[in-house]
Amino acid sequence: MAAKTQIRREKLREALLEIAERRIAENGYRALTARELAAEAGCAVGAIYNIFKDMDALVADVNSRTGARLEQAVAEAFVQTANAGTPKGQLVLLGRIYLSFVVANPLLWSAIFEHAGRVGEDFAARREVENARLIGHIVKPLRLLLPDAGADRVVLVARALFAAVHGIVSLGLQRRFLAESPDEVATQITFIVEAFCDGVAVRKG
Amino acid sequence: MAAKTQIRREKLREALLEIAERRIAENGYRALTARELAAEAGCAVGAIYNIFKDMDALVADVNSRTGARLEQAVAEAFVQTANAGTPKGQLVLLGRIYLSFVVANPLLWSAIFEHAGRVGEDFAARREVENARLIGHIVKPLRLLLPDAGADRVVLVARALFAAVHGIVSLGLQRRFLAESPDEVATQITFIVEAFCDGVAVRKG
DNA sequence: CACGGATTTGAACGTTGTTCAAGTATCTAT
DNA sequence: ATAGATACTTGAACAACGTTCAAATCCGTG
Repeated sequence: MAAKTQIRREKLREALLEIAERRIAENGYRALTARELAAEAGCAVGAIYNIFKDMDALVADVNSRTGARLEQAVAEAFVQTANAGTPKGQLVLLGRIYLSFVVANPLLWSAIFEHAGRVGEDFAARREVENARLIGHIVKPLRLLLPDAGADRVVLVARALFAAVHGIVSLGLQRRFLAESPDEVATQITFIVEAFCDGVAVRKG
Repeated sequence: MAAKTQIRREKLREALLEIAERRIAENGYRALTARELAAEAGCAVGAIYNIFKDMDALVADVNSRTGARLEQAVAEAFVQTANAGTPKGQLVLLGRIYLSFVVANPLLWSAIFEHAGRVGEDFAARREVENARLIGHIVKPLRLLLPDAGADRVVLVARALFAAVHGIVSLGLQRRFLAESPDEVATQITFIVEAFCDGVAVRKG
């Protein structure tokens, strides 16, 4: 085998992902071109295709990293209060953490969803796994709110709640769609999540 | 002036929008190319640019039409039950109408949001107006639910509720993101909206 | 009918992602 | 250490894209 080759490939792979991530964060994934990427990495354009099937696969890997960073941010910030607040407070906190990550990384985060339609079946499956982890954080406090519900139903509700918060963040971020400041978006998240929790509590009783 | 010219331009404009709309509905807006569009319309590629500033402007116009059709569908289906059901039932109905439109026109609807980042300031402003109409349908039943809230607050909540439903539909539609059938998505919408309404009602009392 | 300005045309331009024959580096065997 | 074989990298070339603009065409008018 070619040991030196494998090491070089690994280094280049890392460099390409690093550069692509920075460029996407600065200018969006649409502005990422193979030639510029190769030029900054100091390699030939063809070298990209030795490592990644195509540019879409590269962007999908960057998106995977972004998803992991998001999940990590949620996990870290959440353990601090996991055993403290009420389920309602925990769910609101989760939503706010999600929002703050998106505000801090708008273009990287956008890339995940804007690029979603361009990836193959395998990449989509991988992202589903990544998302399950994110949903897992919501499931825990939700179980306390829905003690009588089955596991499947809790997951379904968790997904719905995640999607709802995602929608508020998503439209809130798009300038001019629902013109709002991050503060207003945070207010909306709080309102929806709290109302949801109160509504669920009513039905329980 | 050239009367014949203006008529021809108007006819071509309509034909281009019609063709573009059908092609987007069939293959997504990314598959729409200037050359194919011109070929099917029986005109030169340059002719497109006599009528639209660029391809983005053309897609923006198609999206505008789609938005109008959506608003119309909501309005039509809603008048039938506006004076009948409870505010809660009306809001759930709104969400389901939204979902059914999206299921019927997935690619046209996706184009609105996937293309959002590519349009100029003026187009974005126009869409904000279009969206205000959609929000207006939510505001009416919401006022009954929040009789003590100011108009601004009701609009803010209406936007949040719309965004929440939008998020559920949006992620629900993306295959593999949160793998779900349209039925499951409908269940999620019902659950979120009802819980929201119940929660709001609790706080009122 | 012929003239002149407005309008339409499509070849050409600059970029894009992607490929693959040719060149270069690496490993093995003597 | 060297030669041969194998694997890898390279960047010019390709097809397709949106967009432009000199040239051709059409239209209303004197």
